[in-house]
Amino acid sequence: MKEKVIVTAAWPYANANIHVGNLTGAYLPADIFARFQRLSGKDTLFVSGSDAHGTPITVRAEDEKTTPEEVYKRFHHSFLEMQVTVGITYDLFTSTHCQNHYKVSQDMFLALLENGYLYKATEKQWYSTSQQKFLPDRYVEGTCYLCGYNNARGDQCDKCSNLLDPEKLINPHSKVDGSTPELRETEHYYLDLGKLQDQVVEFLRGKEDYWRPNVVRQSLGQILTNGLRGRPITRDLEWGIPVPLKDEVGKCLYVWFEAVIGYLSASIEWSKIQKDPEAWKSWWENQDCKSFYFIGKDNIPFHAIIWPAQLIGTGTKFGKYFENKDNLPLVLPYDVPSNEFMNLEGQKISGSRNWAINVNDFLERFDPDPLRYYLTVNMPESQDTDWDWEDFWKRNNNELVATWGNLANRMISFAQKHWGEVPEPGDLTADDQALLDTVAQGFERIGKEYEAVKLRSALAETMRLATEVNRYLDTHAPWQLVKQDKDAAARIVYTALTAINYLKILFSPVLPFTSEKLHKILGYETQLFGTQIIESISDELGEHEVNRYDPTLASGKWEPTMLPAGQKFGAISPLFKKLDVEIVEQERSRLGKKH
RNA sequence: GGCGAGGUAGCUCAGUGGUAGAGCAGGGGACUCAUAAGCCCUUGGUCGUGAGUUCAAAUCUCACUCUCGCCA
Repeated sequence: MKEKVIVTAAWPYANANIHVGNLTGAYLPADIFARFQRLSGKDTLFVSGSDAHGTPITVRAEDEKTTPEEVYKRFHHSFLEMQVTVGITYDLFTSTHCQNHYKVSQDMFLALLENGYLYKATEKQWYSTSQQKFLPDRYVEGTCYLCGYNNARGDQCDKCSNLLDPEKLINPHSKVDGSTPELRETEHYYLDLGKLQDQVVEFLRGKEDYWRPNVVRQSLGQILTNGLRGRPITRDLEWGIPVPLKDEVGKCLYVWFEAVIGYLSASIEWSKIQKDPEAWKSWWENQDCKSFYFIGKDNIPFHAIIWPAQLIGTGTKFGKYFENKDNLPLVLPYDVPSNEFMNLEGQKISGSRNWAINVNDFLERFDPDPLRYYLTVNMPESQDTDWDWEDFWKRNNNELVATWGNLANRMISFAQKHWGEVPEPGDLTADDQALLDTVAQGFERIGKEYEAVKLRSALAETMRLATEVNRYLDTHAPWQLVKQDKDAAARIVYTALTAINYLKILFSPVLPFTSEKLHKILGYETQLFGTQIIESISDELGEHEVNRYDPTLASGKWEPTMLPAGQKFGAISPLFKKLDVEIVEQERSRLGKKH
């Protein structure tokens, strides 16, 4: 059986636009990694979806006088468009608001319940007598008894950032109708993390040698100091997944509990779409399958502690509820490569202050590969980094255009002018072979960097190889040779073109669009990658749009391929556009303004 | 307050015991196929501060200091 790899990216909350920080934090590294794994011939399953439930969406819906479903669908749709334009090739990007996810989440709840990892406890929540329902904490406002701030939330003051005791809140009132709510007792289910603590610690200890220290060290430190405590996994809500028990009316699963289950449910949904409903098991019930969860650092506790705890607690009982027979143990995360944050021009990114670069907006003015390049070269893998427009402009012009794009363009134009096709090389000299060997060795060297999820380092090494080819050309100067010894020039040009053909693949995880374009320019009629499809799926809950990746036409392989002599070029044009320095100030002046 | 990450060239960042690195920016040069791109040479750092371990520390230990995140 081929090696199996699960790649996931954090589920974006369908209540905000996606900015470059979100992209470089999780979705882009996941895509680069997934593309690399596919090129390497692994059976790769790359899934995610929109997190559609929860209070922030219902709050927005009420503000906009519409329904939560409308709100989620609007943002969800814009996510799908973004993914196609910037090339995030999910095998399936779905939504938590679909029947499949409802069932998978409910079944996992029941499995945890049966295994004794859930318990019930009573807590006090705000209750609106006028609406006759419980109010989420952020629906209640009042005056902070610590600092006197007037618009403190029910559970926390945004001004002094202290957690508040609801009983002490001064003048509490409902944000919906201004009425005064009262505190009432309500019962909720808790995930018994304390009971799972030893197993989670054991799991994390096994990761200390290769997980990024910000993920594993912090998680372990936190647990060993404070211990794990139960966390409520249900809420008194309408917009969400109902608790699957008859006498629990009006209660839903808490979003943090059900959203992570999406990794499993999306894999199952993907299998159904493939008309091979058991397919997910060869990933999830396979202990040799490596799963990589790409997230931003805000998500570390959920993926390093809580999701493993959920999987451990579920044991073999998920299958009992899902299909009436026990499942094999579900595979725990192999790695959780969490990125730090990307700032913007020295300040923290903030959607509400419009101190952000919205990805869809960016793509109306620039191409996707320069974005992918800049975000990768500057990816916050080990510490926070900064998006700087001048730096973007320089790197585009100096690195993408000058080093890589120009290398391809100068040689292909030269070959076209003198031979009109890929020239016949004759016997290569030791020098020629040495260059090809150097670049070919990149497949192993750079491949190892990708395997270790060191994307920055992989890209830097790839660019270094492009520089090697530029150096080779300057040393051998075929533009001089062609005047005296055209055969020798042909040999040099062929060697350079073949090296460029290797580089096309080496660059392709990060720069898929321009590699695809170069593939055509070099005269190939196949395509390197598959096709992304947006389609609508219906079930008992209604319709939900998904994004899928169809790999049928993908022919790219992570290996050096000789270029056939005599092959005719496609339409020749530069791979990248040189940008005018004016964009720096133009783009900077957009920041912080409402539009 | 506790836990954790980070403080390395003007800028953005690599580098976990053995004579300080890359890209960009700055200076000089030869070439001309190419989006005036590419190539060669070069200026530039007491690796946050102080102490310790070691034959040897940016790299290990301790203290201090600044930045950021998580938790309470």
